[in-house]
Amino acid sequence: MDYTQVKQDGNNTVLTNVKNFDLAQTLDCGQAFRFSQVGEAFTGIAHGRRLTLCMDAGNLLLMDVTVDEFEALWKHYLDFGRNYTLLKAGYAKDPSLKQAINFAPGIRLMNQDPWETLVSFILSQNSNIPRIKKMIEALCDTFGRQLPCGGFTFPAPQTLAGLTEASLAPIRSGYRAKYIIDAAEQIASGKVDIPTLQSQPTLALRQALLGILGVGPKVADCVLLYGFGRAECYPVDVWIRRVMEQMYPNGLPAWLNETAGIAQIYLFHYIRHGANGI
DNA sequence: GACCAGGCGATAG
DNA sequence: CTATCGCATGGT
Repeated sequence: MDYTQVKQDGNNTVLTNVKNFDLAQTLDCGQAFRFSQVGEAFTGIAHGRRLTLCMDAGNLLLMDVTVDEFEALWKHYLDFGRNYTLLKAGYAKDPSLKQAINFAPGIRLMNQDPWETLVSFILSQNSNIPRIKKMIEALCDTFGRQLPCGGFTFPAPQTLAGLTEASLAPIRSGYRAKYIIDAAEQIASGKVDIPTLQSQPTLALRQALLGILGVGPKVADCVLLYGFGRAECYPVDVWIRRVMEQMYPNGLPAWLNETAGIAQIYLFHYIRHGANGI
């Protein structure tokens, strides 16, 4: 485990002696798009509510979260069921990966809502992270439910199904608008049923995702990795293409297989912010 | 102002 | 099957 104990402290839940976790590295490395830094804390909206996180002397504070809610939801969301000390020890056998981990040792995989992940990565195509965040924010502000604490939830598929491309104009998503509508209709109609897919093998799940307009191999792999917890999926975008050219001309080490996707997060972050002309 | 962005669908070879 | 091209729009 990457923490010693969980306890309630007033309205908050506290994880003590947290290892292998950095708020900025995990929440702002391009796997999630709805968190932002406010002072020392990070805050964002996920699973229909606001989540505010803060590190304090090695302890992680989850504001206004009960221990039960942590155990039921946020523990998995932040992948605290996985031992990253063990995982990273295995990765360190590879020199490039070792460097990437040393550059950002506090990255964890986030297990996010599949629908939100699907829409987010459909929007991500041929764009950049600042713009992706803006499109998603506009989508939520326009079609989400307003929360008392401020901000808007991610809109449900039923809300977006049946919209016209014109009505999505405030999102400024360009040609991606029709992709979002198709995704919403397929999910809302049950043609693509997320609960059913959760228990499907990765290959079958991937095929189902590829049947949605605007979902190709890269977006599908991101949804599988960040939305369905399929850690073996290794999304290859323009940045990871550079990783492959510069660090793995002969391909990824085969032994990565089951968790290649988590390795991908470290490598993605490293090639974008850390590697200076390797 | 050019070039590029967490790619994909359509079309042609 | 692989190779190009257009795409809406904004960040750098």
